Amino acid sequence: MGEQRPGGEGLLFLTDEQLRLGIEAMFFAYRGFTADPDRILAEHAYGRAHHRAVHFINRSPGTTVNNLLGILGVTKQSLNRVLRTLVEDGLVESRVGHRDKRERHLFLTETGKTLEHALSEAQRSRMRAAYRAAGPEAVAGFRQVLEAMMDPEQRRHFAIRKGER
Amino acid sequence: MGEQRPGGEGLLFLTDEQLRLGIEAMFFAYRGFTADPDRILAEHAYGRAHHRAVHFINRSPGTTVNNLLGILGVTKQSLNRVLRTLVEDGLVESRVGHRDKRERHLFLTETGKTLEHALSEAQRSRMRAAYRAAGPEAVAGFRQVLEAMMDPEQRRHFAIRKGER
DNA sequence: TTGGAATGTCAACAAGGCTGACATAACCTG
DNA sequence: CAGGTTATGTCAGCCTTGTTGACATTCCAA
Repeated sequence: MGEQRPGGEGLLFLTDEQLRLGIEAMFFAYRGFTADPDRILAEHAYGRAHHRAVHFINRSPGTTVNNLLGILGVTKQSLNRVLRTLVEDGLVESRVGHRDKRERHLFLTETGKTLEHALSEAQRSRMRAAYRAAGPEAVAGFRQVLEAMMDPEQRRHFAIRKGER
Repeated sequence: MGEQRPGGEGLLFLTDEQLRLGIEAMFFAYRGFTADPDRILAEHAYGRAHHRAVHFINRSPGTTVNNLLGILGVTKQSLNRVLRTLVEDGLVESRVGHRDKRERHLFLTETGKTLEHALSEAQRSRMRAAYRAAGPEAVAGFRQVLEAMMDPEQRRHFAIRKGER
């Protein structure tokens, strides 16, 4: 299983073997990526779905349910189940819209911000270590490949996040 | 929100904002990463768990159940449920060990290899496009950061995979 | 020969996806 | 203003995939 593209002009990185290693790296890395928050969530009887909701509400305070649905890519029933428990537990506040009263605008309460910070710090800490170990140029490449791997719609969401701050 | 580390000597890539963008990029990219196989799996009434089993059996033919458990990081009950359906459906063959007859060695059948190839090709195709778009240096950085993000044990598994072929 | 390892299996449970159906309120348009 | 559309919530039921706990079998190795 040597080069698969004979006469390859520096396309070694596109061999099946390199692609498979990339796939496996994504698999193993994603496990590490979620491991620390998972431990914290378990203490609160929450799951990754709660983490995602809390994360994106923190990033876009006042976002609507519909907007969140688009970002998370789940059904409203799934999201609603999670939001309901977060509101009940006093981590998220849901305010009726000012202009359009059908909409609900979502905010983290102080308690919600505390949990968000704990989760985020755990995840950022690992990311920081990985970034530091790999260096700025590797980080740039990392981000480029990830962005190229997204579906167009996901990339749109991501581009907005990059731009709006 | 400018630099968070005043007097920063080129550590801009370690700002909280950059870390958060990395976190979100992982989230969105992983969705893309699994989207294509998920579509194929749905046609066969299988899930991601089946994909993972088929993938790693293909990569290490003859691997034991216990070895697979270590790589996948799930309980034997979870894995067993998946393996059972794969064996019943004739995608995986489970051979009693030659030396140690307690062990089962797992192999893909021809049918299993066909499915594996379809899944793998879908995923590799996306990865290939991303790699091509980002270029070889970005790919190197991508892999460095992912590897640094793994837990030590996952990194060990990954290192073995890199080395053994 | 016996302890422990490797495996399989049963049962029960939970999270978190999904679909489908339906209710309500609010908005918008003709 | 009437009727259609939109945003949200909610109920019910289903599936996958993870978990624990208990127990049986097989068989290697000390």
